[in-house]
Amino acid sequence: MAPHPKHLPTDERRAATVQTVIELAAEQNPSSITTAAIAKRMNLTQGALFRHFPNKDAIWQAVMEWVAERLLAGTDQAAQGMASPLAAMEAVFMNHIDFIVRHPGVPRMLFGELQRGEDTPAKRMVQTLISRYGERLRALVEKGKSMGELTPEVETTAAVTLFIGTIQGLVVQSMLAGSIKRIRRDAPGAFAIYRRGIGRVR
Amino acid sequence: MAPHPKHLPTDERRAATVQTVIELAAEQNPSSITTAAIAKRMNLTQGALFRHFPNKDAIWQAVMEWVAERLLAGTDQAAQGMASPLAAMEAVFMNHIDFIVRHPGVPRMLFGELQRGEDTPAKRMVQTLISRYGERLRALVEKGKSMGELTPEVETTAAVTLFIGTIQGLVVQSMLAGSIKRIRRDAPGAFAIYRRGIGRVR
DNA sequence: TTATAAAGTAAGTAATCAATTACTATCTTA
DNA sequence: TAAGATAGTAATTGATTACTTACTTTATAA
Repeated sequence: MAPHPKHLPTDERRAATVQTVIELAAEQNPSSITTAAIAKRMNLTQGALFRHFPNKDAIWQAVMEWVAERLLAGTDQAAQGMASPLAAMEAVFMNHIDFIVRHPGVPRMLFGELQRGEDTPAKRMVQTLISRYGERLRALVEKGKSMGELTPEVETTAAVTLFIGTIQGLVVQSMLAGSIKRIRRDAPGAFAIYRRGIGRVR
Repeated sequence: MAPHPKHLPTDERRAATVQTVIELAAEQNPSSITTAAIAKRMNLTQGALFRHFPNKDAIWQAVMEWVAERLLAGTDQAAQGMASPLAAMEAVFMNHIDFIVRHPGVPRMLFGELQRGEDTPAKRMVQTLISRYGERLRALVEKGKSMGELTPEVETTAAVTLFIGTIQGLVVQSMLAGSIKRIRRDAPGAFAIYRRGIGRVR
C-alpha cells in the first residue's frame, strides 16, 4: 500500500476505480460496496472519488460499461473463426466462464443491478449488454438450425434463455460451494447437456 | 387500509410480516426493503416490528423458513404419484415455475441472500433449502438413469445444476422483460431442451 | 520559474435506517 | 372487574453513507 498517492489524470483514476470496484465485488456483496471502501482500497480519501465521478451511480455505470465492452469483445473474438455455429457457441460459453472465473464479482453485480427498481443508467447498461449478448446467441442458434447442426424443434428464444441460464446455474452452484474454481470443473458437463438438448445428431 | 390496527398475537403478526415482506419483494429490490416500509404496509409503526422479532435479520430468517417449507412441500407433492422420474422432474419444474409466478420476489430474495458476505441465519437457511432441493433432484436423476429413462452419459451433478439454471435463466429473462407472466409462456420450451439434453430416447 | 488548473485532503452535512425507550391501548384471566 | 401481560405508538438515538466545502498539494506549460 502506497502511503502517499500520486496525482493521477482523471482518465487513469476512473479506470483504476472501475478495476477496484470489480475487485471488491469479488469479495463482498456488490450492493454493499461503499464509496469509502473503494477509496480505502485505492489509498485515497472518500471525497477524492467525486473529483472524477459526479455521483456513485456514475461509478457503477462506468463499471458496467467496462464489463459490457470486455465481455462482448471476448464473445466476438471467441466466436470468430469457428468452423460451425455449435462450435462457436461452445467457445462463447467457455469464454464467458473464463471471464467469470477471472472476475467473480461480475455476475453478482449484473444480477444485483437488474433487481433495482429505479431506472438508473447502470441498470440500462446491463439491459443493453444482455440484449446484445442475446442477439449474438440468437444469430448463432438460427444459423445452426439452418445448417442442420441444431434441431429445428427448439425455439430460438428458449435456446438463448437456457444458454444464459446454464451459466447462471453454474454461478449459483459456485456461490453455494463458496469456490469459484469449481465453476471451471463443472462447466463442461453442464454444456454437454445443453448441447445434447439443442443438437441434431445423436 | 385499516386506520386503527388491532392487537394481534405474536404468531399471527409474525406470519403477517412474512407475507408482507414477500409482497414487497415482488415490487422492489429485496435488499432495499426497510423495516419502515414493512411496517407501513402493515399499518403499523416501525418500532412495533421489534416486539415480534429481535432484529431485522430474524425477519429475513422467518421469510426464508416460510419459503423453504412451502417450496419443498410443493416439490414433494408434485413429484409424488408421477409415473416416471422424468415426469416427476417436469412436475417439480412446473411447480417451481408456478411458485415463482405467485411469488415473484422470492428468487430475487434467495439470490440476494446468497450474495451476502456475512454468515447470517437467513443465508444458512437458503443454503440448506437449495441443498435439500438438490438432494431431491439428484435422487430423481439417479433413478431416471437406473431405469433407463435418462442417458447414463450425463453427470448427475451437472443435470441438477442445469435444472436450477434453467429456472434461473427464465427468471433473468422475465426480469429483463419486466413481466412475470412471460416466464409461464417460456418455461415449457426451456424445459423441452433440458429434457432432450438428459433424456435417452430420441 | 511561476501561475494556474487539476487532483487530493480533512472535516463537515443531511438523510436514512435499525434499534431503543418511555409511555399507552388492548387483551386475558383470576 | 381489576391486574398483569402483551402489543401498540411516538419520539429519539447512534451508526452509516453519499455528497459538499474550504483548503492544500502536485503537475503542467507560458
